[in-house]
Amino acid sequence: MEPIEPIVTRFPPSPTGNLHVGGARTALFNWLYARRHGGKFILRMEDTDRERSKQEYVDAILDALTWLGIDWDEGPHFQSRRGPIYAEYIQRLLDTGNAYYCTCPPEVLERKRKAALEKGQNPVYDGTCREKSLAPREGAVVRLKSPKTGATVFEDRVKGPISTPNSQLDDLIIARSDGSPTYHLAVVVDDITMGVTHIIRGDDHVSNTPRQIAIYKALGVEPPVYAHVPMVLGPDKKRLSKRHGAASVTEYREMGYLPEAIVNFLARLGWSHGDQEFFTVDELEEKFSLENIGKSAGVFDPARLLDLNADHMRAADTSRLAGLLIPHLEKRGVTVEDRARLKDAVETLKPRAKTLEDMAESALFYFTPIARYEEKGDKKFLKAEFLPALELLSAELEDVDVANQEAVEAAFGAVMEQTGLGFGKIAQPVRVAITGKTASPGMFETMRVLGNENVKSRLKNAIAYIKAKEQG
RNA sequence: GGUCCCAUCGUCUAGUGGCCUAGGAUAUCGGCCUCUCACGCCGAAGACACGGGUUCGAGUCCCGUUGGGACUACCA
Repeated sequence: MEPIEPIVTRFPPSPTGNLHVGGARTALFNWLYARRHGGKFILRMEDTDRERSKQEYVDAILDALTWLGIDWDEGPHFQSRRGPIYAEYIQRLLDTGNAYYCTCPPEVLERKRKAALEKGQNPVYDGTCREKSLAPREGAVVRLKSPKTGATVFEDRVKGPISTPNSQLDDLIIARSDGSPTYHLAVVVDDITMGVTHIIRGDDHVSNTPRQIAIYKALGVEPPVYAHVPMVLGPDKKRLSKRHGAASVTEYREMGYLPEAIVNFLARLGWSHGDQEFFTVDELEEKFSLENIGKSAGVFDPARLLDLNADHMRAADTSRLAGLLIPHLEKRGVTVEDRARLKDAVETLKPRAKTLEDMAESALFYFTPIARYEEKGDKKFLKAEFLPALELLSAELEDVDVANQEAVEAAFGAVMEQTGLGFGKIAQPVRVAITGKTASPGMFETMRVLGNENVKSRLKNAIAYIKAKEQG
C-alpha cells in the first residue's frame, strides 16, 4: 500500500541532551521512510521546556544527525518561536466550543487525583468547569472538551488497530495558566501546520495518540498515519540509558565506529528484510518499509554492533578510512605526514580492525618507534635460540629493498635453508623485532609498509637487545 | 489501581495455518586454514512463556494465565 499523497515525516527531539541511540533510530526510520517514498523529512526542536533546553544540545543533535548522514529538507523549526500559532489554534478551539477555561486550583486537583487512586478509580479530571462556560481569566488554564463516550480507534501501521475507550480520556490541559501550549497541543498544531502525513515515533506514545487524535477531531482535521516503533532497551531489558554505557551517538563516533555501521545496526534493530544483515545506506533507502518493523522491544547489543562495524570497515574505501583514522592517531600523539603510507598501513589493518580506535592502536608500530616489546613476545621469541636467524636475515636483507616481496622471500628462504627452521619459526621473532608485538598483518606487507629504514634498524635493535639480555 | 501495548535460541531476528525435524546472524565452545592476529570455512550447544480452544493440521488464529513495558502532569 503506497501513499498517494507526497509523504511528510518529522523528527522532533527535545534539546535537553545529546542524540540518544533510540532517538537516532526514530530519526532514521522517519528519514528512510521519507527518502524511500520521495517525501519530505522535517526537523523540529521541541524546546518548550525552557529550563532544560540548551543551545549546545541543539548543536549536538544537529551534529550527530549530520554525522549519521541524516539530512533534513525543512527546519529545524523551534517550538519556542511558534507561540502565536499555538495561541491561534487554542483560540479556535475555544471559539468552536471544543475547549473551555478551567479555574480548578492545582491543589484541589491533586487531592482529587489521590482520592480517586486510593479508591481504585481512574484519576481523570472530573469536569468541574467543563460546562461552566467560564470567561478568560488570569490564571485559568484551557482544557480540551474530550469525548466522554464511545472509543477512539486508529490503525497503527506497526501495531495494527488500537482502540481506547473514551472514558479514559482526560479533558487534558492544552494551555497553561500562562497561556503557553502544552505538549499535546503543540505537537498536533505543529504536525498540522507542517503538513506531516506520517508520524513514526516510539511506542511510549501509543497511549498519547488517542489524546492527540481528540485534538485533531476538535480541530476538524484528519489525523495522520501513525506508526509506533518499539523501544530500544539495555542489556537488562530496561529502557536504554547512560547507565548502560554509551547511549549517545557521539560517543560511538569517539569510540571509532563508522556512521554507516550505526545506521545499519539501528535499522536492523526492530526492522528486518528477510535474513539480510548487512545493508548500505542506499540499500536501506530502497528496502525500508513500515510493514517489516517488529512489534516488540529490542535489546541494544554492543557485540552485534561491533561485528557489524568490522564488516563496514572492511567494505569501506581505504582512502576514506585513512582520513577518518587520523584523529584517532593524533589522539595517540601521532602526526601523519605521509598520507600514502598511511593508506598502505590502513590497507593492511582493514581486515582485522573492528573500530577506528582499534585500528589506530594496531597501527601505532608503523608510525612510532618500539618503546618496549610486548611481554609475551619478548619472552618467547627474543631469545638466543633465534639470534642466528635474526642475524642471518639482517645480513640477507642488507642490500634488499623490503618493498620487493620476491627479494624478501628469497632472503627468508636463504635463512630457512641455513638454519633449517621453517618460515613460521623465523617469522615470529622477526615480527616481534619489527612490530614489537606477536600479532600483526602478514610479514611481507608489514615490512613493505614499514620501509627499509625501519625494518633494518629494528632488526638490529632486536639483535642487540637479545645479546644484552643474554649477557644479563 | 485503570487503559493500552508486547512475548521465537543469551541477543537481533526469519516465519503471515501444512515448505518447521523452527532458518539466518551474533555471542559462546570445538575443529580446519595459516608466518602471528584477524578474516574465511566446517561443526556443537541453544528458542516458539504457560494453559485451553478453533482446525484434518498451529510458532502462525481465538480466549485465558503469567511475565515485561508504556501512559495515567499546568514534562516532553
